[in-house]
Amino acid sequence: MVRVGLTPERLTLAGAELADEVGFEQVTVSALARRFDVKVASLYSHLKNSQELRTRIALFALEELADRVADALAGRAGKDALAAFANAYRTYAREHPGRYDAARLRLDPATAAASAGVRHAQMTRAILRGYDLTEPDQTHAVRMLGSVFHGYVSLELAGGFDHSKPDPQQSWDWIIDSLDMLLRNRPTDN
Amino acid sequence: MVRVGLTPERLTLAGAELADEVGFEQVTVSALARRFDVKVASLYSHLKNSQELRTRIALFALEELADRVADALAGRAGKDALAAFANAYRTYAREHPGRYDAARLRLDPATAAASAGVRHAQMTRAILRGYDLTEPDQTHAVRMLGSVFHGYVSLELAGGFDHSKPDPQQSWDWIIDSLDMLLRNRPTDN
DNA sequence: GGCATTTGCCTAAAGCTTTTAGGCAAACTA
DNA sequence: TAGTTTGCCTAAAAGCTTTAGGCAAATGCC
Repeated sequence: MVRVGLTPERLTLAGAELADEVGFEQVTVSALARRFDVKVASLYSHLKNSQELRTRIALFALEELADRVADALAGRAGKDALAAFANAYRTYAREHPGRYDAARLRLDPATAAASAGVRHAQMTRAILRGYDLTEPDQTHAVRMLGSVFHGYVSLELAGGFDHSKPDPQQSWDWIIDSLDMLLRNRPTDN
Repeated sequence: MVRVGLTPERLTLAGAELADEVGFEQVTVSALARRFDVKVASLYSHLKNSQELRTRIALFALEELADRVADALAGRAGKDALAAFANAYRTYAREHPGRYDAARLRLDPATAAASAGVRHAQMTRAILRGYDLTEPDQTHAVRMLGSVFHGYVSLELAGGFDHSKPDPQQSWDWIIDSLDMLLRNRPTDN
């Protein structure tokens, strides 16, 4: 009975890898046990239940994505920052589709508040400092940016733009240009 | 052994209702059988497998949503049409969260091509006729509108805007205003 | 180093979902 | 009314989740 050295952290990482390979939906405690060549029940010493596994993967992905975005934003401002932010997002989703899906898992409010989701919101606001927006416009803009990026990336990931021209990259660039223009020119709401 | 009168259509509708009640993820052949007070195996005379059930619910939701959008668009143009389109989308998602989720199910290309998803794309293009866009800008704009609406609605549905001010309705209106402004003023890409 | 405790993975088992196979009776069809 | 089709049934296998209890490896203490 050799000990494999399971920990919640190793399970989470392996779960994230599994998600990228087979899809977040297909990540099960059983599949993970097979991957470690260990009996299923053994994982329950490290995980409360399968929901906890999913939640952990989600939190891990949020954190990892936030780190990447933070890197991408470093030293940039204005449209440059906007594009870097958007591209970090899209690149992550393309490199790690399962983790990206995981990051969209609905978390309970307490968990969400303690997650890297908070950093995402802060970084979005940071980008908007390069534009001349005051509240409540800034919040509206935060929500719009989140919606566009999330929406585009998930439609693209779902194959929504497959086999259709023009190249999704062009639309992506066009959208970033548009948002920049919009944020620079939009009259204040009153 | 009373015959309940199961058909693929009744099962699909009941599945859609179930999705709204308990979430699309929780729609199982077993749960559906319980709802009809019938043994699980009986459903397999009407459904090839559980994937077919999910696909049918997705197609049903796409169709229903397209009908609503078509109604909303009737007789409208320009920003009026844009707002009607957006609101039909959001209203459907709020009234039928499970069906809306279902409509986002990834379909295989052939099924997608034969689905009401095609009508959705056509209607989006119809709205853009009220703005002065030529290809490829029009396609970029179709993708952007789809992304924003889908993204906003799914973030809102996932509780992303809960307990945060301002009211999501205000952001929604602000976003529609912004998109209208953008589509009216954006310089042609070249 | 030897011994006790803790920890990690195991077997066993129950409950749920999916899916297939084969059967019987109800409902059409002539 | 007899024959055929159809609809729901029982039975059963296979996979996932989760709990309970056990034994052996690792850890800590004298």
